[in-house]
Amino acid sequence: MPELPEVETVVRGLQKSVVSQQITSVQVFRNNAITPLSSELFTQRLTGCTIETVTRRGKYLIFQLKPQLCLLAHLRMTGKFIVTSLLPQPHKHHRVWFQLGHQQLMIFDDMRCFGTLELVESLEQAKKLQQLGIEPLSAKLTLNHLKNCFNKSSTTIKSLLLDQTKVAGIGNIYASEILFDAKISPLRTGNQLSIQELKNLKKSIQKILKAAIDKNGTSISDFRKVDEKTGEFQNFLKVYGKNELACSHCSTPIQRIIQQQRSSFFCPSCQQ
DNA sequence: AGCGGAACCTGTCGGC
DNA sequence: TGCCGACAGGTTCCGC
Repeated sequence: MPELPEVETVVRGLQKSVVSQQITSVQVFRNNAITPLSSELFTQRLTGCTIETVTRRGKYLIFQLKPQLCLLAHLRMTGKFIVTSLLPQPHKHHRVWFQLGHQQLMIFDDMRCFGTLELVESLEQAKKLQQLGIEPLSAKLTLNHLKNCFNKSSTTIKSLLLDQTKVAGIGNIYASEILFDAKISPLRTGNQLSIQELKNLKKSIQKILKAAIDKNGTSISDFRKVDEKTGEFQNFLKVYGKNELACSHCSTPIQRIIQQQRSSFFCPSCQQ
């Protein structure tokens, strides 16, 4: 599911509801995606810790705990964090319950079980985070960076945008939306792009991601904020999922093609 | 270096 | 109604 704007939305929700709370107990319902794999060890290490900060890097959520410990979460396709003050019955998609204080429960819910929860001693130790490319909404997204990452490659620009080691956080929906906004065909290769096109791409990456964060992300099927409300950006999508519908700019039917076994949507007339 | 394909799981939807 | 295939926002591993 979630790409950078959705993860950012979740992080903001968690910052309001779980920071400075103490984890009083942990219950693991299904442990195939947790590290350490042993539920007992996972539970034991977290119990008693206080959540100091919740932040994001790429599509990872980072819980910094005290005493010194980090919980890295990746939602993959269907992962969710839900915070509630009610005491629900365990649902079959609930993977882990984190009891916070005496009043609140933070639920990690994941229908498809692709999501991961990993305990690491410190962020420096988290290899996955070290491998990530730059944050697209930071000052590090420069024309030079895009030139270095994209302009020497014969891979398609669609694939390059999905490559988390270059720019971190863009997924399949926003890759299509960004390329439409920049008027670049997903079939072009990195080394075919002109400097002007790279400039447009940089602008579109930031514009689309910021707009999606403003709308609390996209809820195509099951993305939900921490309070279980949907995001609204799906109402602003221009090409994703619009196969055969008229392009909002020129009325040409939007095309769907498969690249890297994943759908790309684009306007064959506007995007060259 | 970089590609395609499969795998990890479960659910939904559309066609017949 | 029921079965079957296609598809789903992500990542990783394997073989070429």
